[in-house]
Amino acid sequence: MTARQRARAELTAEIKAAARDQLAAHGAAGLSLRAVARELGMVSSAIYRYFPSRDDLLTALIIDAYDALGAAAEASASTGDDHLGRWMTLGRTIRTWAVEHPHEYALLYGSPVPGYRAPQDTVPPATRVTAVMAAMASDAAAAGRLAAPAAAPTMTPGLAADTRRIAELLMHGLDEAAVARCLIAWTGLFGTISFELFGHLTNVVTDHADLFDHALRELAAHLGLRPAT
Amino acid sequence: MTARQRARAELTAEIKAAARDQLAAHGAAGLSLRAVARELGMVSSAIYRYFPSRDDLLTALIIDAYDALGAAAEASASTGDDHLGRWMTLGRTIRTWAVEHPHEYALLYGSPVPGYRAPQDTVPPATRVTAVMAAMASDAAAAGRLAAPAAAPTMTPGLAADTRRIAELLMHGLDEAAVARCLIAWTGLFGTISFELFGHLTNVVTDHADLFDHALRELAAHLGLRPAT
DNA sequence: TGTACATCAGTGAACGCGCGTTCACTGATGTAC
DNA sequence: TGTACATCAGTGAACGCGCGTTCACTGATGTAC
Repeated sequence: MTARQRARAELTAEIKAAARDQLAAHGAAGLSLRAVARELGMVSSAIYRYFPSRDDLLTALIIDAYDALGAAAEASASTGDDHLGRWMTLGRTIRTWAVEHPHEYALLYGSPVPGYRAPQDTVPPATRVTAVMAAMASDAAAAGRLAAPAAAPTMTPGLAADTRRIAELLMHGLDEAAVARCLIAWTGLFGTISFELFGHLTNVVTDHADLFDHALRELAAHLGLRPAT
Repeated sequence: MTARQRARAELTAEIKAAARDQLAAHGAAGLSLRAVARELGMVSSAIYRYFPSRDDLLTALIIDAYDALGAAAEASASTGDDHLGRWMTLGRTIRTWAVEHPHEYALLYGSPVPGYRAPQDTVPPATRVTAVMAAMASDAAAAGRLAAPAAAPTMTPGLAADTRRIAELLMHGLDEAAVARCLIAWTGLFGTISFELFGHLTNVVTDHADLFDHALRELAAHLGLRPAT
């Protein structure tokens, strides 16, 4: 690796770091190449040696954020038989990352950036955190622990087909109803975090971590996860 | 009402309508007074006769959107004993409004607009849709129909206090656990809509209305709502 | 009913600012012989 | 090891555009007598 390559890698990282600061200050729509360049003491046109356009920089930030969240989830994940514990850990890890990186969380799970269309490159990184959930669910199903609740609503044929496809893709061993329960638990998990970070729980609940933990537990019960024996 | 007052009311409405178009095209951060004025064939400074600043226009849009959603929820609400039906109707009404007004939904429930701080005037309109849910829950509790699921997780004292306060404010007759279940159902409902509108279910589920209905039903079961006798 | 005055809507120019992107260029770093 | 050439990072000026907000103004609408 030549000095030039090293310098290039370092500056690319610095540009992204400065862009993340921008994101926090002015949101995704206000991300400005000139401001990034200014923060680094460069001339604005120099950024174009590293990113061909503003949107490409934004894409890089999105990919990095998904990768950071995915890496955090993977790092905290275990493979044991304590599926409830794995669910709780995953949920808490996601929330902690979100609370620590609210603007990146908003970039991923908030309103889409108007005029920006995410390229396909963002899909694999986006899948990482979901895969951790899916692995837990598959293991739980294999251990016979994703018990159906008393009265599961019937499914439309379309939804049944969708859930079957999802099961084949990344949740092996789950039946349609169990996949649907996973989807609901998943949207419930992110819904709670979004409500917290986007200000809809202000003046409603004081200790957000407590509510989140409570919600996680109830969502786990809904999933059919019971404490390990 | 003088002709001047009528003209003023009409133009105020036209400005807000044009601003809503702007919102759809460029997002909240890209809302531009000059573009609004251009669309109406006015000079940009004329807008200042109607709104003292860009942020005030944004506030008006937020209030209008909360009011529109609240009015839709109230209009579809009933008062009968079919609490499950009321929950389903409320959920579907919210989702329908969101799907028909995705940019206004994003304004309310998506990422906060950077640099914009919502004034207190937005709180009462924001409460309207929640009040519909709360009324249903209160009625269901009074009818003894918000049954606790088998094993409710224990609550921290802080969360218990929060839920007690919420019960006093707008969910009379609910115990702490029931309020918590309402919160979870509520975040689950909005979480599902946000996941759909913000693109996290693309290539995952094809018929979003089906999934939403299914989720609504399972959330109702989690709430303890059973079909009416 | 008519007149004098006050109110207010909308104009047009200006201030001072920011943006993304292009382009010809200088000078340093790397490569091939 | 030294030289000639190619690659590439960063510069600085420019293009063409947009923005929010202020201000002195014209002319129409409303009000009081």
